[in-house]
Amino acid sequence: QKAQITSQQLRKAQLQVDRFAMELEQSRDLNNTIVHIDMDAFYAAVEMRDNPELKDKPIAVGSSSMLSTSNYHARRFGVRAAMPGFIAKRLCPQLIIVPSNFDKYRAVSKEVKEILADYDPNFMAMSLDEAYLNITKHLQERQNWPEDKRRYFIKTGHSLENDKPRKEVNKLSEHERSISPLLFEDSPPDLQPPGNTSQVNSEEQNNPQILQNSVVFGTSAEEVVKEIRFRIEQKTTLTASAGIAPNTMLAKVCSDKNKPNGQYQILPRRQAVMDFIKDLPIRKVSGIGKVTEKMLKALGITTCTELYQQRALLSLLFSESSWRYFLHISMGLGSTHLTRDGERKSMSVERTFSEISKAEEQYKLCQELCNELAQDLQKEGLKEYGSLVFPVKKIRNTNNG
DNA sequence: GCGGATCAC
DNA sequence: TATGGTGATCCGC
Repeated sequence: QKAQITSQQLRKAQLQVDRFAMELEQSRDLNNTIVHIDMDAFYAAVEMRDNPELKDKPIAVGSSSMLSTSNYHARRFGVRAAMPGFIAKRLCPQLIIVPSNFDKYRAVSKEVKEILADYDPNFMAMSLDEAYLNITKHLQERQNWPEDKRRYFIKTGHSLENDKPRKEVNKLSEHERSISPLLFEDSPPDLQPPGNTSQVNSEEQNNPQILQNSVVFGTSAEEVVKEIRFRIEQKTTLTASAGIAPNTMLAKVCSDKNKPNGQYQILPRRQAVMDFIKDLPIRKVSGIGKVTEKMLKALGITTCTELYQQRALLSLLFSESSWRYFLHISMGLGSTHLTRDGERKSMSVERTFSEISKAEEQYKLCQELCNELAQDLQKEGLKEYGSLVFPVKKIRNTNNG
């Protein structure tokens, strides 16, 4: 198809696409702070937490036919999510496959969601281990918060140690440090709120500021997300990664960048977005899968920059919604508001009932057909009939006589 | 409105 | 031995 496109067509397409791109650029919105939270190796992490025997071993959650996830130890052997367990065993014979406990994961997920709701009551959960938040409003309110409202007390990891007298954080053992690596990141201090060093131990000038057994988080987006991750870890003993950006598309890519147990922010400036996008492989973007990657690769497109450069060609080869979607990606654009959960995914009660009664009707017809067929088969001397599959359309036709 | 294809998890 | 299940969206018909 590409070979049949004339330079005349391409020039015309270029003008049209660029006009649309200009409109998009004008409506670029950098005023929202979107966060994507992603629990690290979630199911595997839960299983390791609850069974110390698994701590230092390569494990995966699932069955011999399908794995949901693996821990980072197992990933070093090439064991990945969506891989059959028996193949994973070939890559890593010591691999321990734990059957999934979805009720447990749901319960832990609920604990995490309770924390997330403090920062965005309308957050969007994509699954048990992933969610988008719009913390724009929280950030505004937070600017006036006193330090005490941003202070959290550190609980040490083991119940045995709770009886001992409290230690100062800077004297924690190596073991305790490993429980909460978040606190000891050597990231530069956040100097956002001036004058909040007043109560702080003079030896501890790092931020988050540590005063004995408590920690104070700042008022920037970066600090808010550190606080979220800290609270998740304190509550569940599990770590999360996060991305901060002006839209969901970018936030999602960011959360992958410093995984596991890390975070990354794209500052809300056009240039920061463009720098980030520049060499980004399109496959990293949610919505670009195996097939689309292959199609675009055939056109010599691998990165977002190349996607932008080929925008005119793409508008001639792909559907309207597809090339517009590609253009959004190549400009670093994405949605800045989270569609309320339930509005999009679920349907109305009335619709659900109508779907159910329709299904029941079809099921009855299917049963009748099976019985008729069984009788016919018996007449012809055939005694057995196995599972019979009827296309829905056939049933419909029968319904019409 | 349906079925196939693609995608996310 | 053995490679999932579900829901959403888009597209062509």
